[in-house]
Amino acid sequence: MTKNSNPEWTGFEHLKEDKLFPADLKYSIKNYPKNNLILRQGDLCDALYILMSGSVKTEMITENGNLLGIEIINAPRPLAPAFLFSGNNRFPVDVTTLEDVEILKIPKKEVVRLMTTQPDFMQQFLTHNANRTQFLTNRLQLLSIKTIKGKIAHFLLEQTNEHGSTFTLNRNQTELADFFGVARPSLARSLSEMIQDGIIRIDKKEYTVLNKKKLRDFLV
Amino acid sequence: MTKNSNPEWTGFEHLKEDKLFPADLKYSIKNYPKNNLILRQGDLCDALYILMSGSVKTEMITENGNLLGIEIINAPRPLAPAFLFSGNNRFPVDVTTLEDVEILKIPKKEVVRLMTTQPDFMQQFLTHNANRTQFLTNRLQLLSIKTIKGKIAHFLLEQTNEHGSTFTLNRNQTELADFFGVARPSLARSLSEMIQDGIIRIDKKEYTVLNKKKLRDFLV
DNA sequence: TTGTGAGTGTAACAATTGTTACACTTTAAA
DNA sequence: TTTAAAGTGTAACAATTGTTACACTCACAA
Repeated sequence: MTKNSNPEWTGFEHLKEDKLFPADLKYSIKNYPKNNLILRQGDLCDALYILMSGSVKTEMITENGNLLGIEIINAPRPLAPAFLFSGNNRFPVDVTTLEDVEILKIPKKEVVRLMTTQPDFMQQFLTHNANRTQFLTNRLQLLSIKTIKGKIAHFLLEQTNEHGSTFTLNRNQTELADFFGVARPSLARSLSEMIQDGIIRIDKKEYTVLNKKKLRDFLV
Repeated sequence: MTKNSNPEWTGFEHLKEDKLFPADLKYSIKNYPKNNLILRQGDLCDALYILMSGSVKTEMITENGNLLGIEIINAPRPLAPAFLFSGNNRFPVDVTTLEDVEILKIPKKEVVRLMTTQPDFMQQFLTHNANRTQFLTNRLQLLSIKTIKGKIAHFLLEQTNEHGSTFTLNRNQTELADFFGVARPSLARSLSEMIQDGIIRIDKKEYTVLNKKKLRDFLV
């Protein structure tokens, strides 16, 4: 198994390492090749899926057929665990593999058992779901900003708050446009205007904020 | 206590009625008058707040200062319980009372204790949070539809799927516009065009879908 | 009854974004 | 190194939405 690198979800590994994992736990492991649509928006979600190795991307298809990119998930992490307990337990997104992946599948009943017998597991589950909710709330906030420059500003300020004023973006412009839910040329236009105005600088994938004050003005 | 009318959250009441509620549980009860901002977006969230009676509305203020109406909450229901366990545990929304309300506050530590000792409570907590996540996902989907008529179509189809082709809307046009995240006159324009085209009919607060097929065309 | 405010309909115009198209640059594979 | 594909910059124009303003209806309280 990949060494855990994601502080969000350490519970499962922890259980295994400490031999707290029940010997009679029912589960299955599946492998999928690269670039494969493995879970579809609307699919029944009656088991906990944990991405053990590799990476996937999730994307939501809006009813008008557009893509609204959501996020890239690296192992180890569970996939949409919250929906396991929702009323109509269906997947909210499409899940596509980015590399070869290994996925652990634990039936819902077994998850319930784990939850009640392993406090550590439960804590991790709760924290993870809480963070997911927060992620969605952030996403909601970003989408609710109506202007493209506003979205850019929000995004850049978020990225640079902790890492100084320069950071490396691991998305291309098309993906960023999808993330914002706008058209690619529109995003490019806004970006180049902001460069022209000396607010930001872009060198390949390296983004630099030159004027945080002006950036914040787009959020007024 | 108000008789439970919300199937989403019955756990707490259940505990009380069955005397499964620990006698030494630490909690406090607070009362607030009508039209009061009681929890602010960004406030620290270190306890579980349960709305015991009355109703509140939650709304998110985007960084550009616009309101993005979220929802109206009727007792009994917890307020943003997911955030209790999130990384930076802060409230994602403003909470304003719509009537006099009574709020039960249980410290996080006590919630953890309840969770591990009361399987019923835990199940309710999980299900509730799952449904919240689903709600947010729906909201995200609505916001990601770019055209106003698309949003209207999505909304109307959702409302009429279960209740026939007529339903009563308990929001005015301004609130609906906020819900969609668009300007009020723009919404009015789109609505009147759809009326003109014989797709819908509006009589005061009564909305009727006359042509579901044409409505679906807006989602292509 | 009358007046006041909330809610709605609508028009003219401004601003923003989307669409389409194409040239250019960079990347990575052959 | 060459070549194809992916990614980016940008322009003209179309389409949609926002802004502002004002008239009108309706409910309800004085």
